[in-house]
Amino acid sequence: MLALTKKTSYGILAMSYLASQPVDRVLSARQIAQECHVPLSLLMNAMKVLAGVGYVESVRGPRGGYRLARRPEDVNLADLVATLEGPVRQAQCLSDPANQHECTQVEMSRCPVVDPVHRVHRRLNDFLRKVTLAELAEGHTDASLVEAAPQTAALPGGASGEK
Amino acid sequence: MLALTKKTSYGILAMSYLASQPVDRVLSARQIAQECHVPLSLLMNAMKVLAGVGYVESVRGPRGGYRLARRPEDVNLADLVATLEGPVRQAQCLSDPANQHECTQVEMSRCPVVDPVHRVHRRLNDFLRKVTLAELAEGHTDASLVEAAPQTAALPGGASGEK
DNA sequence: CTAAAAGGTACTTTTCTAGTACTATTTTGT
DNA sequence: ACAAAATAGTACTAGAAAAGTACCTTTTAG
Repeated sequence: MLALTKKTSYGILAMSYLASQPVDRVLSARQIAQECHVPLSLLMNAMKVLAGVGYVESVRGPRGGYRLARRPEDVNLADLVATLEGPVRQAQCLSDPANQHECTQVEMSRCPVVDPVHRVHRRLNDFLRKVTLAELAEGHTDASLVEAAPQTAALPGGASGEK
Repeated sequence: MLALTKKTSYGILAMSYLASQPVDRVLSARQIAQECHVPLSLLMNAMKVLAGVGYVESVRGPRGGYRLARRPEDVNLADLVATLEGPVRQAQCLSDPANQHECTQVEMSRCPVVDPVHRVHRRLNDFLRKVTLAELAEGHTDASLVEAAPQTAALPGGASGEK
């Protein structure tokens, strides 16, 4: 329900993992996939996009890999998601039937229409813009701590009777 | 990019429109569809779900329709979206490969895992929970004001070279 | 009784996601 | 310098979900 796609998730996870490493360290997609427990092929797909836009720097050849190209504080989720998820279907104008174009972020922020759906998207975007990679990576120093997590909060019973 | 589905959008739009009406006023799906410029059939689909859960009250027969069953202040987006979008694919645990179940909201809020993707979903949910229908409906007193909107902020040039 | 409106069911089409296979490029080792 | 190996990058395919359509049933005011 309004969840990030796998590709986006992998991308964020990889970025966050890279952020937790020494800046000069070059990590191959294979390494990242292993450490983060995500399928390699899909991760490569995400890394390609991230490298193309300039979020990460790619080093080719043997001993190649990826390296963060920006400071984690300078990466916000709104841009990251927009990059990975593609600029597809950005909150069509429901209000104006004759003008069903796809609103860019710039348009959205200036749109005079008070359509509630538009409002949600705007607020959502504003919210994501405030979340930085640095915040997400905080505490994510190493993926190995995941193994240590005891998973005590499993609660098999659904607890809340939703649908 | 992380946008609401059409069904959800229609649902929110309808709820918001109902919120702007006198409480006793019963509006048919047809009326709402016309006023809000959304396809009738899809809107009926959304209204059905909303009525089933109890967000709106339905009145059958001629002159029937829908009426808001809750105070707009008591409706938050997180629940509304969860209702309309279904409980599908709620932020799978990426961190633990052996435990790829779908986390409920309860689990999510107690999850000890520091996986950044999980974090995003949690924060997203917290954010949506704070947004109420009352806030969205504010200023949406009548759909007719949409016609009056001059759409001056068209800006054809994409501005930012995303893709 | 009739018409209007909700409620329900089922289906088709379209789009997006997830995953796989393949190609191109660079560096290391001989 | 050349070949081999490792890696990034590209392209493609199948499956699932969303969007939209259509039809039929139930209810009830007039």
